[in-house]
Amino acid sequence: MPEGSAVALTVDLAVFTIREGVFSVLLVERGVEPFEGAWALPGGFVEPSEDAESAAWRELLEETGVDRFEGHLEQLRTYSAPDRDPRARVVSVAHVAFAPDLPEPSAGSDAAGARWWAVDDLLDGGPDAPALAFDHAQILRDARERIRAKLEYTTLAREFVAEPFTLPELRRVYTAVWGVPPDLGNFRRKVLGTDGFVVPTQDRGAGGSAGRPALLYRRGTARDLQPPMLRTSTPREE
Amino acid sequence: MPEGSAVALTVDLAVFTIREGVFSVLLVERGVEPFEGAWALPGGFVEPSEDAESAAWRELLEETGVDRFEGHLEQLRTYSAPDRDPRARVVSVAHVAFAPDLPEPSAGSDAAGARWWAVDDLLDGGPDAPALAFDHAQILRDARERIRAKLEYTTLAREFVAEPFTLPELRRVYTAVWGVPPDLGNFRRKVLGTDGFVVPTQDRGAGGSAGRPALLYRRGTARDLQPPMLRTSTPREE
DNA sequence: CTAATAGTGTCTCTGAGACAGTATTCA
DNA sequence: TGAATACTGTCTCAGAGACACTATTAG
Repeated sequence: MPEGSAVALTVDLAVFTIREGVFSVLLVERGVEPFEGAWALPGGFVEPSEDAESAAWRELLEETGVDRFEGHLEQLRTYSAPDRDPRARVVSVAHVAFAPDLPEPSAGSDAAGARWWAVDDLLDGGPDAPALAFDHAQILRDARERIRAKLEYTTLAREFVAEPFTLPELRRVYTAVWGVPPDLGNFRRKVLGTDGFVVPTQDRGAGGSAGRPALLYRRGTARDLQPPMLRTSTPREE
Repeated sequence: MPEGSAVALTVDLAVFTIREGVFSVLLVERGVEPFEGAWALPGGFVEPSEDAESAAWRELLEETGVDRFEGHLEQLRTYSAPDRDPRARVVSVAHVAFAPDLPEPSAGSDAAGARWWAVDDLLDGGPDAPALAFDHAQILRDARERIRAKLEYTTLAREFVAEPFTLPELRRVYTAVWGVPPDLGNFRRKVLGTDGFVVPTQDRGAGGSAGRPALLYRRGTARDLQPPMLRTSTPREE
């Protein structure tokens, strides 16, 4: 085996959730060099006994501090530019995770801090948006595009809400991720007309605020949306 | 840097083409252990100075023996099961490549032979179909699914034909990959009605065989198909 | 009552599905 | 001429887009 092909293998995670209607991603403040003090995606080295996805799950639980993770995790793509880490050859298998509203995280061993950030502020240059370490801005951009696209042709939006949920809650997921709300009537027609997208319960949501309480639903088993629910105006990216 | 996270990094390639109407993939016969004598996807180690995609392009040119590659190459996904290579920890970044009909390949340095195989025979257990080395059957299956899906919502089929091409040639790409021909009239309406899918030339194809010569086209610049061209559910006689 | 939120109805128009027909070439 | 291949026309219907309307709650 050629000595020259040896690399250090890591996973990086773009963990998304919707917090108070805002599409958010978890970042950690690096406590070690390189990029000490900068914000980065959580991640870590892949152990000899695990594959990349197992490592991603392990890091996810460590970083978010929740033991029963209700969401979804999938591989995004691998980033392998020779100079992406200034110290040595480090190749990262990036993953994307989606979850219902998660609690504030606690810093891990290598992190000085951890918090949720508004994704669109980070990527589109909002105020106070820090530059990200390594190539993590590119990873985050790719991850956002993956999610925006998957909301179109899958039922993935369900993974962002805790059961039971209302249709307005589910619609707010699309609004937060796409930046524009899908038309109310068309959205309901699509969700309720797609067999297995949601399953009705007999209950109504608690009417905490003014207005009519919404009906509650659970996740169905359908995974694909055919034909897709297209975003109305979010620009597509490469 | 933890010693335990060091891995050998390779790329594997699923190189597809259409040969005489058959959706085909390039395999090499391994000339070294492990799996000596078995058939496998072409690939090799990533050099210290290159990223995975560069390594994939390099291997592609080495294996196919063409210096001007007219097709398309993209990352598929990364395979990292700890025991996927019996010798050591080897992680592979798999790629997919599409090309117009390529010549018969010549064996590389580590390969005893190289040839094209019918994809569906390999994956669906055709006669004389060999078992593939490593996890390459799974990689090939994922690659085929990627291509089938991308034909639906992109103009990728163009990468399988050399310029200039006819619409019947382009239609045969869909037929070969999907196993079912798209409806003739609907196919033409979609291709010609999608701005930038193909660009007409003033020429007609040489009428080598009986029948009316087809008009010739070149590739346009459009990359997405919106709405997608979906596989027909009901096969129709050719 | 009003404000606020949840939910329904319906008109229009694009475009896919199906399939029958016409055109142009070679032997 | 006939066989083979290329190309066109058109009817129907599902479903997205747009938007106006009704229903049910809290205060």
